[in-house]
Amino acid sequence: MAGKNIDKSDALNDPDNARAVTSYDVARVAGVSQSAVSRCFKPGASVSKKMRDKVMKAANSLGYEPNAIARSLLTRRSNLVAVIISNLTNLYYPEVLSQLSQQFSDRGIRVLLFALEGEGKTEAALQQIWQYQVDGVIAAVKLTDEQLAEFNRRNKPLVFYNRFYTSLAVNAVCCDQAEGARHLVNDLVAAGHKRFGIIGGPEDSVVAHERMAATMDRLKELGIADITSVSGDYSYECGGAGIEDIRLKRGEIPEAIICVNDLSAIGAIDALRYSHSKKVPEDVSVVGFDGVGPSNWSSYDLTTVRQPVGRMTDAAVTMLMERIENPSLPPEKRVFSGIMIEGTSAKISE
Amino acid sequence: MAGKNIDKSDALNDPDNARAVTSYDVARVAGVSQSAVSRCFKPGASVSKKMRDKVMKAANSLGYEPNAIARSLLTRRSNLVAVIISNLTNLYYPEVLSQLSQQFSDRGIRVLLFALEGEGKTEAALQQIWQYQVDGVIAAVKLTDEQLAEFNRRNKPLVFYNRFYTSLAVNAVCCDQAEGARHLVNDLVAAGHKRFGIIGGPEDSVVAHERMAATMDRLKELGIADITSVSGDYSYECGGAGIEDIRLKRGEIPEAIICVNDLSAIGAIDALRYSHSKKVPEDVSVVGFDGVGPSNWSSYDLTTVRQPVGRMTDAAVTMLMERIENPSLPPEKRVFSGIMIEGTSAKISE
DNA sequence: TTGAAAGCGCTACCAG
DNA sequence: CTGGTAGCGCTTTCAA
Repeated sequence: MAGKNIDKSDALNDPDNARAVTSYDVARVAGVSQSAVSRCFKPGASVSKKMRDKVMKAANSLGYEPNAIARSLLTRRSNLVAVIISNLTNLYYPEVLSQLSQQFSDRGIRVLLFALEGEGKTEAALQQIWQYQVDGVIAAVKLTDEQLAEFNRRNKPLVFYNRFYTSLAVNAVCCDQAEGARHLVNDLVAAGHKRFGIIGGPEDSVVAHERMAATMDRLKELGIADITSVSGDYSYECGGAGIEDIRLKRGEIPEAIICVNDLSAIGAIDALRYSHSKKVPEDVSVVGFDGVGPSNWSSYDLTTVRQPVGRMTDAAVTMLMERIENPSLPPEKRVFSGIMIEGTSAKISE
Repeated sequence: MAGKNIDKSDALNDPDNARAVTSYDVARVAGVSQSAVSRCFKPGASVSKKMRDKVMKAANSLGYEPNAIARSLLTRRSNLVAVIISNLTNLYYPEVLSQLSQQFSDRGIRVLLFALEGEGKTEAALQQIWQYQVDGVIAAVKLTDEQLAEFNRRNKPLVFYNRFYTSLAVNAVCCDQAEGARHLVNDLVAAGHKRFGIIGGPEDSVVAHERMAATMDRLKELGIADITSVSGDYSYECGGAGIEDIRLKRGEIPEAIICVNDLSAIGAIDALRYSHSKKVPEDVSVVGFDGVGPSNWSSYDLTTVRQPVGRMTDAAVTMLMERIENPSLPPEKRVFSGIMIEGTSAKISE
């Protein structure tokens, strides 16, 4: 048996099976040293033009691409970052992910995606992350103190996306949830609304809590006491369910509904129109939060607060890259204001 | 002030900072050889219980995780696959990506994401892919013959998602676009519709072409000649623009509009209702394609063909994994039928 | 069952 | 500017 490569059971008719071309192969063909080949692929190395031409010719003829895996073993830089995101079906996150991916790609960084079903699977994702030697992590999920400590122990740069830990020194990029919520409340109250319903978000979402709390606080500040709040989960369905819950709780539907995100606001509008025969905004004003694509579809034209996703992802990417270049940079939080979108789903004072 | 590191509490006495713990560190602490440590982390290796306990204890105390990068250098298996997707903001792809990610994750495989803006950036993505030694690739974008040849040369398993190359022997998982389109046309014609408008998709989308072609063919087979088709780009906006184009082309709006995807169908419905004062489906029937989330929102309740995304991604993942285990498996195509969703956006014969 | 030793493909540091 | 030489952290023979 030609002992050399029995590794792959079916390599039978494929002797040079899958063995990728290495810098040695290129060196041999080009008649130079292997280190010379390596240098030619390192930007800004000192190589003579003649050498470079020879090597590149050989490399192209062989279809050589440097093995990034092997490289990262020495350089301690994998040029890989992990992005942890909790639910991609959320309408909001695809845009975030798309932008992150693009911006990392522009900087020559690859994205290892961890799309978690629930925030429960975070621990497993983190274990993978440690094993894959990523240079840094963007987390759009909550982490436990222990998990956070692990990041510090391992000295692994981390930037939170829309997870704000008031009490902790971590890097984060957020949209100012409270400010946006206050703005929405101001407008609604200025329009003369007095009776409010609020549809909340998932128990484990910090963002949902912030929006909810700020909404409540501001309403109270403005002297509004008639508030019915129910829970939700960010989904379209929970919007309709929320309306029903509110109606059951108080026996009628209040004149203003605040939802902690656009998707549930859209669900609420549809339920009001199609299940409760209410007109929006004539009978009921509805506002959302996020500014996702469907929020400005003609059927909804939602009054909402848009998160400046592009600027936020840009900030997150920049911040992470800075931390990767220089791990001793002190933690920083960047908070962006939302952009008030005056749609027609809510009455406004004229 | 101890200027250096206020950030990392424990990096203080750690000048060579961030050097991860290796199997050698574990070996030293456990008082065993490095190879023993390696074996303990290899499932199904022959290690005595005593040894395993010792090693695991040391590993845990040090927070050791094997370096997957180093491992893959020897094993020639990175447990990394690349997923190339063209536009994530498409409503349809987030679901696909989410499922793929989950299913790969369940099999212990990590996903390297390439979210392309346009299909133009494919070449750059491929170069990265070669460098990162992924075990396989799922492509939801079109590849040139040359790029395809490159996959063969490199012996890199590839599965297309919804890109069907009739003439080529490649692995692919698709939804039967033509069948779905014919089904929709049948229903529309059975309901008595005679005048049709069609809003197409992006020039470079094979799927859009297939749907369009099948729609046209079937209409003609059924003796319908009154067809106005315009171009689109899968977006919400192009739905409205398409309606306007059709109106301009023929001077009126036909009684049935077929859109090559849900999003443009939704845009068309909104335009019909809010810009043209038409009732859907009373005045105009509209159908879409995909079965994305918003298609069953009460405002639209679209008649459409849903792609069985879960089954398709499952098939794609399985197919890719099989090819990775055994690269000599012959190419295979799996074509799934779409599921007809009878919404209320189109009149149907009773 | 265990340990020693030989690399995987590359970069980085030397001499020349 | 170029070529040799040492590893990065791991898996995998091969002997013991």
